[in-house]
Amino acid sequence: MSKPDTSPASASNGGEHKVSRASVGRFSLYLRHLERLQREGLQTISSGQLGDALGITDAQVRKDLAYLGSLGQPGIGYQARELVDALRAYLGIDRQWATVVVGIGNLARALLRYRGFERQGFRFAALFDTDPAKIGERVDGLEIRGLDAMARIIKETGAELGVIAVPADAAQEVANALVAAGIRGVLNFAPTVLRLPSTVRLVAVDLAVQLEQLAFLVHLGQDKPIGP
Amino acid sequence: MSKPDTSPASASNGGEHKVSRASVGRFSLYLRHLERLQREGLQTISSGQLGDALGITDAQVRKDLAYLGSLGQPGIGYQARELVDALRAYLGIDRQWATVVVGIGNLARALLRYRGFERQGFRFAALFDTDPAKIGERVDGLEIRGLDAMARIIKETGAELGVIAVPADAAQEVANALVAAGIRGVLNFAPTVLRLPSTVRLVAVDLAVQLEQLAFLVHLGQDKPIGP
DNA sequence: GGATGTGAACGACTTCACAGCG
DNA sequence: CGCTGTGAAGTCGTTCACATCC
Repeated sequence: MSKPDTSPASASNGGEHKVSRASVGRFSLYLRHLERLQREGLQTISSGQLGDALGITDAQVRKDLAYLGSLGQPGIGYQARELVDALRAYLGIDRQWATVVVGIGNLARALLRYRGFERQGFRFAALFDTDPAKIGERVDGLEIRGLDAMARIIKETGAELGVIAVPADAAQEVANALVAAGIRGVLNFAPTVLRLPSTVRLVAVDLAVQLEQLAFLVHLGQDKPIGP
Repeated sequence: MSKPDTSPASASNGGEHKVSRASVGRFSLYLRHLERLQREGLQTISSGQLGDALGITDAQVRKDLAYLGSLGQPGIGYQARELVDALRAYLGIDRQWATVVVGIGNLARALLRYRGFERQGFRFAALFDTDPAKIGERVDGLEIRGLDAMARIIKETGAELGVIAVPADAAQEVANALVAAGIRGVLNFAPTVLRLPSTVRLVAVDLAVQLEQLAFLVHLGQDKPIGP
C-alpha cells in the first residue's frame, strides 16, 4: 500500500535522458526569450545575459544549455539562431501537435484565444463539451462537439494531446475517454488528481493550489525580505 | 553578472521554516482531498490511504504531515478534522485574503467563476482593466475599474494579493503598479518573467510552458511506459 | 579579457527501514 | 498487529570554481 503505479500528481516521469526535469521548464523560457531577442535583431547572447533576463544564474544557464550540445563559443556566447533551433528540436516542438480541448468554458476560451500556442506548433483540432446548449456553437472557427464524437474525431484528426478544462467531478471520466481514444498526453486544469496509465503523459495545472501557495508565501514571509 | 537579486522565475523563496517547498503544493492537495472525505463522513485516514488517493508514497505523506506536529496516532491514522484545521492554519488560509484581478478576459472570468476559491478563504475585492469598453461592466457582482483607480481601491479594500491576467507586454507595468499600491503577493498568468522587489511574493503560472512541457514528455517518452 | 563547459561540493528532496506506540 | 515518526541512505538539482578556448 504505497508506491504509486499510475501517474501521480503533477507531471509524469519521462525516460532516461540526462536532463533534469526542472530544466525542461526553463528551456521553454529560454526559447521564448530568445525568439523575442531574435525579432529585435540580436544574434549573440551570453549565459549571463540570458540568466539576468530570466532570473537564473549564469552557471545554471550553461548547465542547461550544455544538454543541447556544445553550442557556445568561449569568449563570445551563443548564436541565438542556433539555440532556438536546438531548443525547438529538443522540446519536440519542431513539428505540429494536434490538440483537442474538452470543456469549453472561459478557461478553454482563454487558451484558444492565446495566439502563442500555434506559434509553438500547437494546433487545436477539435473541441468537446457535454452541454447541449454549447454543442454546435463555433469558437475560434471550430465547432463544439459532443463527447460521443470524441473517439472518432481524435482518430480522424490524429490528435495526440488533450486539454481537460471540465469541473473536477467530470475530469477522471473525460480523461479515461481521452485515453481510450488514443491520446498520448493530457494537460489537466481540473482541480483533482487524475490517474492515468503510465503510457500517457500528464501535466497538471491546479489553479487552486497555486493561489494557496501564494497565500502561504505571503503568510510566511510577512515582512522580511528574502535573500541570505 | 549572475546571482539574481529580484524574485526569479516561478516562485519566490520564503523564510527559513523547515518545510520543503515542494511539500507546500502537496499540502493544498491533502487539504482538498481531506475536505472531500470529511463531507463524505470519513473521520480517520492513514498515510497510505491519503497517498494512494493522490499518487504519493505513504512515507512522503508522513514526512509532510510531521511538519504540522505529531497529529497521527500509531495503529490508527490521522483525524481528518484535526488535519484539516492544522493544514488551513499552516497554509495561512484560516483567514480571508482580499484579492484583486487585473485584466478581465476569459482567464480572469474563469477564475472568478470558480467557487472553490472563496471556500478556501479568497475573496475577490476588485477588478481592473484598461479597456474602456469593459470599464463599468459588472462581472460576478463586481464592477470593472480603470487602472487609475487601482492604488486607491487596493488601499481601501486592504487587498493583499493580485492576479495578473493581462497580455505579456503589459504585465511588468501592471506588476509595478500593484507593488506600488502595496500588494504583497502576485499570481502571474502572463507569459513573461516578472521582476519584483524581494518583499513581494510571486507565483507564476505559465500556460505556454506547461503545454510545451507536455509535448516534451510525449515526444521523449514515445512508446515506452515509465517505471523502473 | 571574456565566456564556455564541467568536475566537485553542496544542498534539497525523497525513499528506506525500523523502533516504538496504541 | 497496524500505523506513525524519524534517522540514515539515496537521489536529484544547483552552485562553485576553474581549466580551457577564442
